Amino acid sequence: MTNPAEFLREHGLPVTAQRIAVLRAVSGRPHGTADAIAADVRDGIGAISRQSVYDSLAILAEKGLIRRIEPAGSPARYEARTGDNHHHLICRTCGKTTDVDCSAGHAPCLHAADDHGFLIDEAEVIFWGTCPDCLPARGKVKISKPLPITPKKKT
Amino acid sequence: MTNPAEFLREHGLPVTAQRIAVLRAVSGRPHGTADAIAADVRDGIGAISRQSVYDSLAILAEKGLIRRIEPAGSPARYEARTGDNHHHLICRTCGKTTDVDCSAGHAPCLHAADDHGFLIDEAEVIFWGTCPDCLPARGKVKISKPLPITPKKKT
DNA sequence: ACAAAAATCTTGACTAAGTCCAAATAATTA
DNA sequence: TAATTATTTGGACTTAGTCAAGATTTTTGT
Repeated sequence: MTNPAEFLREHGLPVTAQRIAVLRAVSGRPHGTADAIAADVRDGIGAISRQSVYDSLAILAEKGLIRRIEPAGSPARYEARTGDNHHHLICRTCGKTTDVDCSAGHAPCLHAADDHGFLIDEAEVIFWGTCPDCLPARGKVKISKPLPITPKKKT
Repeated sequence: MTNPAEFLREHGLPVTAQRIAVLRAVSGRPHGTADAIAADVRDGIGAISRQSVYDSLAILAEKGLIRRIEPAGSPARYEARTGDNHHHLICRTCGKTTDVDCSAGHAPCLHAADDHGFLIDEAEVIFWGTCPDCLPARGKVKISKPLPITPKKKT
């Protein structure tokens, strides 16, 4: 990306140290939770309130500078990669989250068999499975039943 | 479905009034939240603890008798329709949740462009949009930016 | 550069959804 | 029917996030 400060100004947002730091943190830690991002920001600029982290994340997401995902069993996660409507591959065991390219590259990438009169603007896809690191623990056998949904570790 | 009591026994679960009532409530209120289901159960059998509702929902979901979904911005929702890996269409404005058939009918219905070494067992798809009832409020124009994610009403 | 207006940031209380624990109770097995 | 096993209850606790009011900072107009 270009310089974060300009990036903000280009989108009509007042430039603050907090926002720059949040934007940097999200870029540097894809799929981080609000908490993890707050910690990174504090490493960078010393201090920031929780509310400001949430406010910044919300406004950046609203302007489309970052994207927010909320996988089942996990707090919201944020990523700086936007605009290509890519999807996610998540490990049921450790929660590891990986990007998966979307063949269409723009939303919505799928169309529903029947739209029931809705005006559909996005098709969100999450692939659930077991990551290479966690496969050995499962004996490399095919999963018949999904595991419990609550991951214990972070990205 | 067959008689709920037999249904439970067939799956090796001890039969309790609470479980039967939870199963009935989930069938009768597709996409209901745990709270809504608890309220329905209380209408049916008078009283049940919150913990029992959560326990019953969890064990029924684990045995595959019900399915749990957790759309962004909403508490977990439960439905009795299982086994066909169908998908969901959710209104960003009012939260209305509608089933959409899956063309494949079994999980995973899509394959990822690159599985990154994961063993994928499910592709979860959520179509986001605006329902027919909420379209008038938006002037029937095409959405350029997704709305805030927090629905105010329930299914 | 300077004052006024607008927007953001901080602190702290509060809420929603869900989990953890130990004791009481009910269902199943022998 | 008694013993064993599993479930249910009640209450405290946790996590993730929101709300509100005042202080502070940024931007705008001159």
